[in-house]
Amino acid sequence: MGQHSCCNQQKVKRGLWSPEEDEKLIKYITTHGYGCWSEVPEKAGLQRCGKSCRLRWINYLRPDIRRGRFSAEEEKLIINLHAIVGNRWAHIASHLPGRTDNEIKNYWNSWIKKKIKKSSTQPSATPAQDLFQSVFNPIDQLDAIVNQKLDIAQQNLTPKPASGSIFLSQSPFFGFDASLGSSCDSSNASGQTRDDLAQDVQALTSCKIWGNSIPPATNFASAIDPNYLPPLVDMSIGNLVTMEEGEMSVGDCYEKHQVVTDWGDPHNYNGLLMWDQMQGDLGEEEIQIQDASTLDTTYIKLIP
DNA sequence: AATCCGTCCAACCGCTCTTTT
DNA sequence: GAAAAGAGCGGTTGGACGGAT
Repeated sequence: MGQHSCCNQQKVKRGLWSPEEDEKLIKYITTHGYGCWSEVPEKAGLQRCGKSCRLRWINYLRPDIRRGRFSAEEEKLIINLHAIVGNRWAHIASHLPGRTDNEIKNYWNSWIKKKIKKSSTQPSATPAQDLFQSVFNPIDQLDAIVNQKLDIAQQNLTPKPASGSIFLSQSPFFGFDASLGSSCDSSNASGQTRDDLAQDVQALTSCKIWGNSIPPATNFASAIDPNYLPPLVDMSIGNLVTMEEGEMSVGDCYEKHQVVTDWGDPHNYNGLLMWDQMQGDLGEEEIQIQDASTLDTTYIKLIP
C-alpha cells in the first residue's frame, strides 16, 4: 500500500544523489523521456526506485527549473494563492513557472516559522492572529469568487466549480470587520499598510493567473480587531446569493456602494464584508441574505 | 578553534487518486 | 466492478551549512 513495487527492491539506494547518478538520469530522460517511472531506474542504470527518480527529476534536474530566492512578486503570489487554495502546493507551483511544489512548501514552512516568531514579540496579537492577518487577503478571495463567476458564465457551465480548478468549492472566504480596523494601527502585524495591500491587488489583477484584467477593489479594509479572530466562512460559490438592485434597504449606502448586482463588475463589491453568523451588532448598514437552497444566512455589512 | 543552535532544503514516507488489467 | 499498479501530493525528517557563543 503506497509503497511502489520498485521500492521493495533490495538494492535501492537512498539519500542524496551523487553527480554521477544525476548525470545518468539526465542522460536517460533527455534521450528516452521518462514514460513509466518504475522502469527508469533499471533502464538508466540506477540503484534507485522510480519514485525517487521522478522526485529528483521534477524537483532538481529538469531543465526549466528555476532556482534561487523567491522574488517579491512570487512571494506575494504564493501568499495570496495559499489564502485561496491552502496547502495545495502543487497547485500553487503550477502558477509559478520553474518553481516546484517542494520548493514552495519549504519556503512557506520557513516563512511561517519566521512569522510566528516575529509575532510572538508583539503582545497585541497572538501568533495565530498575526499569521491570519498577514496571510489572508479578503480582497483577493473575493476576486477569486468573482472570477469564478465570470469563468462559469463564460464557459456556460452550471455554477459548480470544476474539481482541480483554482477556485475550489471548498475555498474558504471570510471577511473582517473593517470598522474595527480604524482603532488599529494603519499597518497590520506584518508591517503591510493598506496602500501596500492595494498595490498587491493591483499587481495580482494584472497577473496571468487571474485571467481577466479586472480593476482592483481598493477600499476593502483589511485590518481587524487584534483581540478577535473571526470564524472562517465557507463562502463556496453555491452559497453566494446574487442580489438584484432594489433588494437592499440601506439608504445612502446604496448610492456609495453598489450592491452585488453584476458579478462582471468587481467595483460592485467594494466595501462589502461578509460573515456566516452574526457577531454582535453590525450597525445600520447590515443586511442579511439567505441561500434559498441551504437556508444558510450570510450577513453583509457595507463600509461607508 | 570548538561547540551549539537555528535554518534551509533535498529526499523519504505514507496516503490518495487515477489508470490499467 | 474489483484489484493491482502507477503517479502524484503533502507532511515530515534529517543532514548540511552558517552564524553565534
